[in-house]
Amino acid sequence: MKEFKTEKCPDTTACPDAVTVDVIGGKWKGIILYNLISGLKRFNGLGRLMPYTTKRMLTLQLRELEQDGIVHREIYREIPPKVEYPLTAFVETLKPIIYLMRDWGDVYGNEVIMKRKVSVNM
Amino acid sequence: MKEFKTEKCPDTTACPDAVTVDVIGGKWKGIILYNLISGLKRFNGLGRLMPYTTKRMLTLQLRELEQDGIVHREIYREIPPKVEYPLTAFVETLKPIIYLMRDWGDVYGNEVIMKRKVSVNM
DNA sequence: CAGAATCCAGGCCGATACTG
DNA sequence: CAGTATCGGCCTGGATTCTG
Repeated sequence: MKEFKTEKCPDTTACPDAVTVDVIGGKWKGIILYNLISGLKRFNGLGRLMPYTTKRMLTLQLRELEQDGIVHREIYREIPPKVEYPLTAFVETLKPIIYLMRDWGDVYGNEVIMKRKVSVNM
Repeated sequence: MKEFKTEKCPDTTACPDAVTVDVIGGKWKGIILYNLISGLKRFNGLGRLMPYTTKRMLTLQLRELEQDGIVHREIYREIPPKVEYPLTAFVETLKPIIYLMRDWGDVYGNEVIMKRKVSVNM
């Protein structure tokens, strides 16, 4: 059994799944990955697909994904500036998980949200 | 394409994977599920497996999992009290994801953590 | 266009103490 | 044993402004 210690998960047992959550579980990472998988985007194009996200958060989350080697930041030195965020080969290792999560959300997402609304009203 | 709006993800497009993150992506939920899958536990027994978690957080996270229908809270009216947290049938729908996440963490977790350490020192 | 910088409120979460 | 209650720090993340 491997052991991991991340900032958010210093427990020494049973952490591998927590590491994965840490990589794809950020506040906007799911949606970012979903949109980038559906096609190459640049910064503002991605932002337009996520109207509730601020540029600030988009930047922060993209930098984390970049740091983890999941997206690449391709800077074109032009005016006006142009920055694209192609996915790396590494993201292929995550796609099975992302797709399963998307499918699960499709099937059970509303059910979970309903359960939460019910217990709020009690 | 279904649309979801959760508290944490009010964007109306491409949210199903974010819903899933919301269900299993809490700070300690990965480890909790991992430990509960490996066998029925009671409250303090679970806590002993996660020495960095406080009872407070354990309670909060377990209650969320309970609300989402993933774990059941079985209270035995005894003295001293005894509370067990068996998994529900619903967790079976999540197991493929959890297992994939665990496997991914086993294989790539250290790699990601290394990448982060490197860029911290720059 | 693609950010960076700053400010600031809210809430997340740890520590501690208490309870049936 | 299995929690609850309370307090407080700090960090996340939103709003706004500024820049090359």
